Amino acid sequence: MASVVTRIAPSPTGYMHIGTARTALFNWLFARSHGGRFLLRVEDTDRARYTPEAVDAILHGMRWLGLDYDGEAVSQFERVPRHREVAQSLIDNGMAYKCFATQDEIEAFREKARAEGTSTLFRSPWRDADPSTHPDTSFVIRIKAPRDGQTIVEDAVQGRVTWANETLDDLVLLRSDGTPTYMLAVVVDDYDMGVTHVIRGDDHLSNVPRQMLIYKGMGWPLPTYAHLPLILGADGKKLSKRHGATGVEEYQKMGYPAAGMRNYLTRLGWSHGDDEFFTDAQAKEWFDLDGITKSAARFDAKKLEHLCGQHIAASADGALLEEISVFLRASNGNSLTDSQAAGLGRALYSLKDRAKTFPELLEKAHFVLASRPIEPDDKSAKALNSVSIGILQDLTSHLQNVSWVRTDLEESLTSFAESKELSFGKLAQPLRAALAGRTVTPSVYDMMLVIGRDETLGRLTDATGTAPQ
RNA sequence: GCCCCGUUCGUCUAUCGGUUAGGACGCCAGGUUUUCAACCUGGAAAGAGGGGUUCGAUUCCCCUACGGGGUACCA
Repeated sequence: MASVVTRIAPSPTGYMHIGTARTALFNWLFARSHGGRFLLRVEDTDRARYTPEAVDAILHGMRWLGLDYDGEAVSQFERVPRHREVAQSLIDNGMAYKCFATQDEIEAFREKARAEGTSTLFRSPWRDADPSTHPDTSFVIRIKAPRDGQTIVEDAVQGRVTWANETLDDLVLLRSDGTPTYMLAVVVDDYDMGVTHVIRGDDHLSNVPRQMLIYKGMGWPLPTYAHLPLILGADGKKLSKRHGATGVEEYQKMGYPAAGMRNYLTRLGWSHGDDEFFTDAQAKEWFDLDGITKSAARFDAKKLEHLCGQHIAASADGALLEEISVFLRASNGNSLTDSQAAGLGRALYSLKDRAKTFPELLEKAHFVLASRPIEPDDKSAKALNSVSIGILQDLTSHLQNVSWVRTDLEESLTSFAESKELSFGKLAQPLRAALAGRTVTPSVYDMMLVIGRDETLGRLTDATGTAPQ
């Protein structure tokens, strides 16, 4: 089997849409799982909308999601001369023709057809005109679509799809200003880049019979097509801004781990038996076109969150620490000091399965990130009243001679609570407030072990206003 | 209007003619419990409607309804 080549061909719109990200992901997965190449081509032919920043947004999204592409990103715009060359070949071999009908003429025809309820399909009178009759005015180049028979495509996802050729129009290849249309550009670029599998959104499905004409006209072999169902918002409508975040960058900013995002997006519209949580290695091993669903899927933020929590919990500490640092730098430009990073590293074991996002994890890590004196937030300040401060003072003395290992700490705190006739919660809440300045934290034992004896006693002293004994 | 695609619990999905229609998220109840989270046990929850084909249809075919996409000198 010839080696696989896939591509993602986004237009630079200023951000990377979730749908684009999933299409990229599927192409990447398919290429990687088949030992093939995954290419990136930027469809930047619309110069009115083009900006370098918009291209950066795509590259950024790809990088965050870990979708590494092979070779350099291709600019479609730079390939315009080649597109023109192909259009000319098509004229030369009789597969295309110059059409001198003006846009006004065509529009008038369509309006009339709509009013009369007849077909709006424009049939150019220039299709078989003798070149000697050509006027000296501007023209477009159209392909000659067949007018009888049918066109059949075997789509790897949608199955066999058939069109009656009489419903096909002579699409424009080159506009009157000499620029190529999208239809021409994709086909030429895909062919030149050696793309074997065109995996894209199913909003392109009806472009297939028209694009096939160009392949046929040039005598090029057809790629395998796989048209992915679209991703919809939670209400089943087309995913748009009013559904919340539609760009991958927003999810990055909200602190979702990329691995969770990949897992969720992969599973949305593709399945492998009952497998829900999987690693990249497993995804690459399992992914195939026949696991792709045919129907549109709704985006479910809850499930994304759940998977993200699972991935955080399953991360190796070093990798997780690195990812959190990257997140912090990207989100507010802050970075951890060496001692904060070291502390966070020691605390991760107690944090990992309590958070679904990085901000959530960081909030619970406050006890190890903050330094003395610990500023209590409003809620924990309330937990530090005169009664509980008295208890903590006694606890401070009680802890003086305890050896700093989990079993002894547990035994010590439990017996202390019993001696004071306190439920453990009544002791833990103020202790949490004193140690972390927060009411939501890992277990008090984990905190005491992570920050150590001296720091623990110091924070207790700060909170109770007693000098160390 | 015309063309194309789709339709299994609320959501993502399994099933490739015979199943008590399975799993996951979410939800509910219980357990664990030191806050948050995690975890454990149990529960409610689905084949759009109508015709066929077949001994037997979620599964194959047709119609309808609904949803989506396309119908450009946009991509």
